[in-house]
Amino acid sequence: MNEMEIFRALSDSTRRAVFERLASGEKNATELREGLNVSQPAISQHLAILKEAGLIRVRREGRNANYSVAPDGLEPLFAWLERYRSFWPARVERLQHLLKEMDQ
Amino acid sequence: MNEMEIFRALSDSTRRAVFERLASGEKNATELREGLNVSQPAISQHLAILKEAGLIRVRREGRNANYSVAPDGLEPLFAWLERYRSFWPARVERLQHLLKEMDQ
DNA sequence: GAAATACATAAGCGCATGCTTATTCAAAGC
DNA sequence: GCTTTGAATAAGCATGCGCTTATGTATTTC
Repeated sequence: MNEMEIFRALSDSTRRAVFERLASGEKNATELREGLNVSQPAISQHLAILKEAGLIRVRREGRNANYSVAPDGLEPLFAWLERYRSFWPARVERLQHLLKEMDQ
Repeated sequence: MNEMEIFRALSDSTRRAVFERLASGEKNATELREGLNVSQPAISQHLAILKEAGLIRVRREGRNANYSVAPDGLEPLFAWLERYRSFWPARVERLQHLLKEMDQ
């Protein structure tokens, strides 16, 4: 189940840090490693998990692996959250209400 | 960090099932256990983790422990998600745009 | 084509995690 | 008061996870 993979993928702080870095644009594995105090294989493994969860994607270019945030990769997370809309924070609930009005 | 706790708490399918059950209203530990194929201590441990993550709360009544979804317990999740607004699914992005217009 | 570079995979290790059974504790029922 | 019930805690165990070093595999560079 993809839903579970997303939660697990994001439950690790190093992976969230990697994901955060990708938010500013495409980066290769070496660039993503900079600053993070982990080995090269560790980054490679984290990237594999994020990719498996559908959160990022790779574009291979020669010997480089360029990673980027997968479009709509967070979609399953929102799909899950929608099931608990009645427990959303007030400001989000206000948004939801607005949308319904707009759709009518 | 609470953010991490939420992701970890929700990364387990049994805990998500418990949370899902609570969405329909307050339930005690025994009721939450029904159907789920785990021991009583297991449920108790899962509930402790969900509570620690701020997702649920307890109301003790005699020897019963009545659990319910914590109001705004998902707030940290939304706070995290907001940092990646540019990667939100299109339908959510539309909502965000609406809110900004309203606030002005 | 040999060396260097970028990355992935393999193997192994320590620790966290989720589970169980056993026990404890408090409230209810008789 | 003793038993039963609801729930938490303790202890122990198997498995999962994140990390490391070592090795493999392309691609680039000279």
